Amino acid sequence: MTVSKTAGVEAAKPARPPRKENGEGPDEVSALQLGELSELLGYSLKRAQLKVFEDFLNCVAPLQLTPAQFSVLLLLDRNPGRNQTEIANTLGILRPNFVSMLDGLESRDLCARMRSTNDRRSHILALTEKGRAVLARAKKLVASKHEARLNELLGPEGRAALLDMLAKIAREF
Amino acid sequence: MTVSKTAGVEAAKPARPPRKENGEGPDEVSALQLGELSELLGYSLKRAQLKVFEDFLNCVAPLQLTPAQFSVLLLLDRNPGRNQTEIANTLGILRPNFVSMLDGLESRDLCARMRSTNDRRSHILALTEKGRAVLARAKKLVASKHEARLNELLGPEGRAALLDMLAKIAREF
DNA sequence: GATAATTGTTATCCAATATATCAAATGCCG
DNA sequence: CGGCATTTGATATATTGGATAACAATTATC
Repeated sequence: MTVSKTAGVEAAKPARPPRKENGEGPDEVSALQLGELSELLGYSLKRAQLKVFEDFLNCVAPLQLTPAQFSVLLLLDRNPGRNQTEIANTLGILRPNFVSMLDGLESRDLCARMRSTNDRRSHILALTEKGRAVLARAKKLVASKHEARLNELLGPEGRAALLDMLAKIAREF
Repeated sequence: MTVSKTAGVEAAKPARPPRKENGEGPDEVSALQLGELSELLGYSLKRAQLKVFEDFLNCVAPLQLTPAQFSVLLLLDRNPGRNQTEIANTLGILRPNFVSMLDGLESRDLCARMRSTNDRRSHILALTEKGRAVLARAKKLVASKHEARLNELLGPEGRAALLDMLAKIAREF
């Protein structure tokens, strides 16, 4: 995203510049007042989440992995021998939606479904060689580019405190 | 959500209880290992955001307001005389999507569009009487039920620290 | 006055999320 | 054993949020 827009073919008419260089400064007319909005935790939470996901996508772009896909690969690596329902439930993904997600990963040869010998209903999920390799590269990108940047912004202790509180909310709220 | 499921009409067959009371304990087979996932800020961020939005919806359910709608009302109250583009931009909503959102609020008589006298292209947005009343009630519900619960979970200082870091991420990341 | 830009709008499109339903397989209990 | 409920993966489908393209009306700019 934020890539092409209308700048496709007939990009030959910057006759008059758009009057707004839109460099960095306040682009709005006079900067609206957020008011109580800045005290709404959910608002900042959502805004921050969008930013973090966007940065994640950028950092791991060469591997073409979304946050959700990355989380699946991580879980498969750490939990061998599990079936689709178990992995999906752990990630809060509904089973029907997890099917097409796995189709995508499997078609890229990042993971594989194998029929269980015990329970022939279920599919045991496993990373492929390529899946392990991609995951390893992704981990490095995330650590060196993504999480490093967050560390820089918040400081190690700030980042840890943030993570604790978020996990607590996700767990106990 | 999480309301009815299949328990609609023919809810007369608890012949054998589902074998899992599903009270509170670890429902999963043996609790998967999250591994590096618990260190991924984006993961906890998303999970926490979902929980917070869900609670917001519950708390403000009697008024039938989503977080996004609430944020619009807040912004309109604090920034009179603005047009659709300005409000939408401030909230990170794309103008085309903001149209139907406003249609919803306007059809419920919570806000109104008025053609500007200066610029007859733009619609000046304003809360109606009912809009102000609903916003006032919503604020009370959010403060007493929603944010109060977060305060209880994190403590006032924790909540403030969390808000600061989230705002910083949303602003500078 | 001609051309570009802006505003609100419509029409789409895509992704994420949610429910209902199904066939195959398994568990349970008399 | 035999029947019934449950589970698993899958399909179809609906809803929602978010994104782009295009348009008419209006305004800005040269």
